[in-house]
Amino acid sequence: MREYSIRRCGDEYIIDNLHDFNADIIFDCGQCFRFTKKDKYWQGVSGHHFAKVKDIENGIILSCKEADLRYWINYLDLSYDYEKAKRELSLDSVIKPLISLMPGMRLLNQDFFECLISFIISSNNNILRIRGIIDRLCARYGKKLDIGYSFPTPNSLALAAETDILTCGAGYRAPYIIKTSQMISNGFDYNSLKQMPLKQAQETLTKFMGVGVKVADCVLLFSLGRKDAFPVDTWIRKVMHDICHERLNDNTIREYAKKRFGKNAGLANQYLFHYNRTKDDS
DNA sequence: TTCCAGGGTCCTA
DNA sequence: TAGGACCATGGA
Repeated sequence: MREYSIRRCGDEYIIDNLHDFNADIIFDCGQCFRFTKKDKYWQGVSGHHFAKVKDIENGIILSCKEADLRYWINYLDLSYDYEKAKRELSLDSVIKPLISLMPGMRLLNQDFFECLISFIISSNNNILRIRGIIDRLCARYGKKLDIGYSFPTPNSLALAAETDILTCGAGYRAPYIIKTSQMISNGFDYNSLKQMPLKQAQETLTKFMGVGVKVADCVLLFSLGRKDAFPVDTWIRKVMHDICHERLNDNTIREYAKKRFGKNAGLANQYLFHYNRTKDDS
């Protein structure tokens, strides 16, 4: 793995020799919902941290507070060896062309609670609406930052009235958001999920209201670095049907992905998901 | 007007 | 244990 370097330039950090990074793909591929593009910069909030990110030749410009630098380096997953993962996935005939089509795909390490609530909201929903609901929740229950709002704390959502969550557009997911926030605010050690067997981690997360195996897999993949997780949604079902030429149930799809993609299943999933969701756009 | 979206819960057989 | 009805919402 080639090592990147960081140098400060005024209020910004220039991260050089960073390959496998494409902000347009990373922030628009449906793994996070709080980044928008403005004047060539992707800007957004994670938890209570604000940042702007811009692609440059052989690297990125990261604009954030000095105290938040370590947070964003982890968030952007800069220490993971994507070169190696892509080399391994290139052996797969289906994924190989997708790697070329989507250079710089990367999996983020998002805030656990924010990711959990976001994907509870994602159930039977589309990305545009998910973004809107989260924005309204943040404006109502988050803290005002210099730019935007922080994501609400577990305690603030645990104490929220269901009718107020409904006005944010959450629909039938409103009680799930409140009950899960109450469970989290009573104490939950999410770090243990990083090491335990995938199935055990899924079972632990599905104890939260509004969390099934698919949402659990998204949380494991997009906030806890579990790159072996393979979320099965409507798009992935369609892809797997095309690949296997038969209708498979979700458990069979997960087992199939585990065998075919192994520890890189999550990255393969994101290539398949993003390609199939956007292939008719151009 | 109908379909669909990064699904989950609950009930029934 | 598996399968299906039902659940808000708004854009296409």
